[in-house]
Amino acid sequence: MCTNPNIVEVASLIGEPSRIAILLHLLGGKSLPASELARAARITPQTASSHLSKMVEGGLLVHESYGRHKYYRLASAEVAYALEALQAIASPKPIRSLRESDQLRALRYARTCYDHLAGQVGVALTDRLLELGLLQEEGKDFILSPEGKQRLVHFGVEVEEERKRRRHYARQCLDWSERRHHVSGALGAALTRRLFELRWIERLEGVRAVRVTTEGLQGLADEFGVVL
Amino acid sequence: MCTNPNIVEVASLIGEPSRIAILLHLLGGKSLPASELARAARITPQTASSHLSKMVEGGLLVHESYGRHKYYRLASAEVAYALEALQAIASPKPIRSLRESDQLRALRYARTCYDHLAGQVGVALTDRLLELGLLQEEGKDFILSPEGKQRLVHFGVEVEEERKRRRHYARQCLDWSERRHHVSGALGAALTRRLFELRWIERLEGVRAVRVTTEGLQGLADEFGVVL
DNA sequence: TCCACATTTCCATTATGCTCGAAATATGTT
DNA sequence: AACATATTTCGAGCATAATGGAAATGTGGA
Repeated sequence: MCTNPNIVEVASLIGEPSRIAILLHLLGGKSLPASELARAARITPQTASSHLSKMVEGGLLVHESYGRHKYYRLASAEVAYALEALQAIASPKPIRSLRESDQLRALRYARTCYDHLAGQVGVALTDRLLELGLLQEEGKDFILSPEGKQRLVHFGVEVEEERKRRRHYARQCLDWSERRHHVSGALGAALTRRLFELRWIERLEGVRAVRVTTEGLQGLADEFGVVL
Repeated sequence: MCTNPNIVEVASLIGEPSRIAILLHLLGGKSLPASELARAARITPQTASSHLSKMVEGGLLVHESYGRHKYYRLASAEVAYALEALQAIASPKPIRSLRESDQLRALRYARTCYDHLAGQVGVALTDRLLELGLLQEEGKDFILSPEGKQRLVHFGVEVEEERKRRRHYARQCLDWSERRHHVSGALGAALTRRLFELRWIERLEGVRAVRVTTEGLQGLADEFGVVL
């Protein structure tokens, strides 16, 4: 076959345990230094360095240097979508250990996907925004209604800040665990940043899973009527 | 990392040249016997057999036996989506040879994606159906309007036939070459079958690309106002 | 029953590439 | 200038798995 030799490169880059570990770690959305990625994948810095340069070469990652540190992040939202699409195939399979089961349950409940909120909580919040008419579906995107804009500005989300950028403003992102959409793009990211700011959600140590705090539970119910 | 060991298996299955060749061949949507897949990937039947059983084991393919032949096809639309998502990362890269360039151009113009029409032609047709109000976007799906139903029934598409099935009826499928949506799901498949029936489109030998016949060019323009 | 063909199993060869120790390079700190 | 830390380069060892020859199995036809 000779359609697109590149897809082989991309897929074989993803199809390696250490590199998957790195990619899934970066799917949390943050830029992370090589050393931390090495630790996450449980490999030595030498090995990680080799993997990282291959993934940059292959278009999966980009990096920025700050002094002696080098921060890596996913090259684009497309990479995140591809990873999620692979998870969508991979997830229906049976679960092995109880330990994994707990981790998976936590991921399904709430996690960051690239830079926005996903999982049951992400989908539930998106659903409420739609029900309240603050958001409307339009093709593969969402649009923010005038009331939605007002309401989110009042809530402290930098609604306009990101609109200038090239990036999709409010994209529909398919949730692999819920198999429904949640808000992605610049708006999804800004909203999620605000939830972290308010400490309604907190990152769990070392994993992509996210915890909803008691204030968050209360706040989401009061502010948006989200029931979890 | 230990989130989902399965994604490693799935991705490493995809990340192998011969297997990609087989998967891309099956992305055309047909069920094909092992021998033809071996030929497509330019490997011996022994090797193909090994790859095929691994991919069945890994949940990428399913097979049915008819006599001494064994027909393989993609296990689900999710597999097709994942492959398209990988292409979306892989495609922006430069093209090497003129030969490839021609093949790529043909693919971009019109191809089958799993079992429905994709590429410029697929997107253009979908656009016209939307403009004519026969189809409407709704979230990640399309809905067929009453006029749309009437019009497509008249055109010979088995609109209701497939509706009973579990499958998505009219899904929006992201086109990696056009980066826009086209009609997928049962309706997309039924519509595409009708286009083959009318010989408005024809499969090209051995590739996923599809040719629009002269009758097809005329027909699409007359019936739907599609300009290509 | 015999033959043709599709597919699979077994096996040895071979190539690819992951891995990490050692050492080099680069940057920041004291 | 000396040292600590982050990252990369080089090289050798090692494991995995893709590959196809040989032969077995399964199915259909004469």
